[in-house]
Amino acid sequence: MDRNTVPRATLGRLPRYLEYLKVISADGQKNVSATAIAKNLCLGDVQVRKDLNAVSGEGKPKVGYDVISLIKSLENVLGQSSFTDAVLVGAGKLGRALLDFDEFEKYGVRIIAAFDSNDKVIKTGSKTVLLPMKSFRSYCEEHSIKIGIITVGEGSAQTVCDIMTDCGIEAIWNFAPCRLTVPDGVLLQQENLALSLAHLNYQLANS
Amino acid sequence: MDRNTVPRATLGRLPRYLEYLKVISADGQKNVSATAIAKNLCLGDVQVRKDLNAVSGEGKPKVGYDVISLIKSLENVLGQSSFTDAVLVGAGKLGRALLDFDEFEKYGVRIIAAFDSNDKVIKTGSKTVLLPMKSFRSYCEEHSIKIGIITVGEGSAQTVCDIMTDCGIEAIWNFAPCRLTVPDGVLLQQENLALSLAHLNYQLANS
DNA sequence: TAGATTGTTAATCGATTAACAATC
DNA sequence: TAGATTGTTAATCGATTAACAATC
Repeated sequence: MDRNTVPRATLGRLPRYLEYLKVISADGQKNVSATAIAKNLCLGDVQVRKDLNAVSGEGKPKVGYDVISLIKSLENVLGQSSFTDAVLVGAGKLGRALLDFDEFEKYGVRIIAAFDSNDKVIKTGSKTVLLPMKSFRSYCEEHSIKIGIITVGEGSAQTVCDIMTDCGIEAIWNFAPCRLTVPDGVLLQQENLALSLAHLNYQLANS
Repeated sequence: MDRNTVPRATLGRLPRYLEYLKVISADGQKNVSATAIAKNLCLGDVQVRKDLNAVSGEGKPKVGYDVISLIKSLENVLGQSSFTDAVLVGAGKLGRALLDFDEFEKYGVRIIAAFDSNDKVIKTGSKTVLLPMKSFRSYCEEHSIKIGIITVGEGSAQTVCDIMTDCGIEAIWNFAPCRLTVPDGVLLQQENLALSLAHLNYQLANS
């Protein structure tokens, strides 16, 4: 079995398992069954078992999973044992909203710096460094940045993307509503924020 | 065939088709083949054909699709012929970023009002009305609002959700990182912004 | 007719879920 | 042993893509 592949959907549920396990661990509980987890999180028990299997595979019939070691496995897969640093370009409303968002840390990623071509961009209450675009390259090289987030407008997204890959960034998350071209070997995730709303609207209109 | 089901993934591609068709239509082109569309948008030709089929199904062998009627079909399915109004609760950074986002209109949805419990929330340059939470019910009833967007914190998301369903809202898009409970018959889309970044990080770490 | 183009059928893959076999 | 619980196998569904049949 390929231990190296946690499906995307599974990955999305892992922080919920982790949170629950920490609670019962604090209560002193040593073992837990997939059924119990499923019941608590309103999920199917088979799904929980499959998910946990992709992560650890240490369950024992009749006993369940060892809470402590499961927590460790989850933290490992989620990357919480070795955080990855990411940078963001485009400190507009969306960009600054992402800087405030706590969820990324649950998945082992920290946005440690934001860049904007406009030097006058308002420095908000966030703890992240806000830097001018001209220091982008040196910053990325110094911190060996591998992940870049694009929250600029459609017009400059490809330019920013090119700069990022040129500075050694290997994975890009793009919020601009346009397709980007990246060199071979660079990962690209295109975010389509509108799609969920579109889907809701469509379901509503056709029901 | 069930004409009433355009798959979610297909729906996401429709605005791209529409945009391209408008360009060639402005050039006076009467017909277009799926192959030509695919080539231009870097997609598979079979995929384009399946997508267009879900929308119109009026292609003719050797000729292709009628550009004008295809545009009309797309505008219809995308809901651009009768826009749906939506409201948003939580005028923080994320909420205000969404208010500025143009993409929703491509899918036939307009966010016409935003609400916040904090009366002092800064009125930004956006054209959308920004109102205090106390006028939420009357506004929704007056405008027969069916779609609500939640961009408040985890702590108040369920409360806002309850108010929404109580005011007749039938579809909810939730950005707060927590599961919501909705009455039967109410559609719920849970947004997990962190997942794409998590997935990138995971792929990067396991490659 | 010939060939371009459509639309359909079948294969594959990821995700979910039910049924079942294995095991402590 | 008996039964709770795990893990696997098979069915289903949505999405993508290749192969092919239909048609203008």
